[in-house]
Amino acid sequence: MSDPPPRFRRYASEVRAAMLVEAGLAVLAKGGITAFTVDNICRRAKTSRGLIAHHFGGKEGLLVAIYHAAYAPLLADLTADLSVDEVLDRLFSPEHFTRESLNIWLSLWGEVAVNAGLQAEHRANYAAFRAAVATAIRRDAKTPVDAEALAAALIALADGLWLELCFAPDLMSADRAKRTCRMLLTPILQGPAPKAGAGRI
Amino acid sequence: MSDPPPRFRRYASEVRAAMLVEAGLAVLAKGGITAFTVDNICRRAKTSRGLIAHHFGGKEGLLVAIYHAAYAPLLADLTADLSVDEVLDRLFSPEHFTRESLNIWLSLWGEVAVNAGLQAEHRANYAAFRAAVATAIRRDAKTPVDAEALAAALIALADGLWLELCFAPDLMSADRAKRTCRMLLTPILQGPAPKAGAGRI
DNA sequence: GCCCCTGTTGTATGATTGTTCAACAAGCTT
DNA sequence: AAGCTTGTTGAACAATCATACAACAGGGGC
Repeated sequence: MSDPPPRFRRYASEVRAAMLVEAGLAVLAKGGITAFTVDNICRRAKTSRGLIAHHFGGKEGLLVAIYHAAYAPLLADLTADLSVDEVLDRLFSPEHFTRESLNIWLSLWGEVAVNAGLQAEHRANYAAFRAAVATAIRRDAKTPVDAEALAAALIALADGLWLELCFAPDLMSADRAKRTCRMLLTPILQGPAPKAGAGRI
Repeated sequence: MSDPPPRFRRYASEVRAAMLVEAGLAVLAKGGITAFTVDNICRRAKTSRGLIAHHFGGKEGLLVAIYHAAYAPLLADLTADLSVDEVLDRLFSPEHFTRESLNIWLSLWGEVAVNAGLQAEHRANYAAFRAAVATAIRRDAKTPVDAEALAAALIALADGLWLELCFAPDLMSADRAKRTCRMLLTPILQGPAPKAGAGRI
């Protein structure tokens, strides 16, 4: 007779870990941090409840891995030698600038404020993020600017616009967000227009 | 002999409701939405567990009331006839621009994305918020601007700066946030500086 | 001083939470 | 094909969760 089908499949540790991270992201996107329970995650990943503890030591370990995984594609997109406009295109690309992605970030942010492990993970990622944006700003500025401060401002603005998209999708869109960023950034990157009778050379 | 002290005190319904809201805010500030449990709230409010259901119908009803209460002082501060600078002063006043207050907002935002009741409460408050900011912008603009769009942008920027304060208090402060907002807003409110040879009059 | 309204208590309840762990079995090594 | 490593299961566990509800009692009205 035919053998009974195997009751489960064994994956390499890092593969199964990635599957659990994926399931966790999906749970956060759909139900926020409140829905982030071992039961929900394992049901979504189609595994038994014990696996989270086995691969991540516990729910908290998984959350840190998820934070890392959420930042990774964003940082990977911000390669070197981009213009500010290209940075905006990638920040607000349909891949990142979605409602689900925002739900994930909101859930994570709410925990970063409270959880020390997440806080460390955040600081490292945010520093890399800001550095990438600052590089683009330095590249495009027609006049001397505080690139680091401007990068922090641009990231803050983008985060705030993400929020508005999340809460009122009918009022905010990727295009509108990009236009808003350009509206605020352009005058500074161009530098002060020469005053009457005080133009350069 | 002396009477035994009363085992509890009776408050008017709205007074006790306010006490529970206050306790809920404190719990959110300290532990985020994860700590927002009936037990924690009632322990903080020094009442028994039954009161939340009695006054708000359940935990969710309390959360909506808390959202309302969190917005109220902000809206109350944005009285009519303010300059943009005064609006910034109030947005980033030591009363609102604190880490605890940010923890509260992060917790609430994470739920707004998921909870329909909160979403309605948010939309009403946000509309009033934006209208107040837009009024100040219209008042100060030296040149025609899209005040509504600019107000949305300023609010987004302020929210993002709050986030940065929450995650890296050593890198962000109220003063720095205000300076950042002015840096981005001023060029637009002033209008394009006159080009050489094209000054007004 | 009594009564009655209603704010308050606290237990009972059942569902759900995260973690632990012994038994199991998939699938590579030999 | 047998052995062994290790990823996986699932039940057991105590802790915690939100809600319901009957009994209680504060305190104003009479």
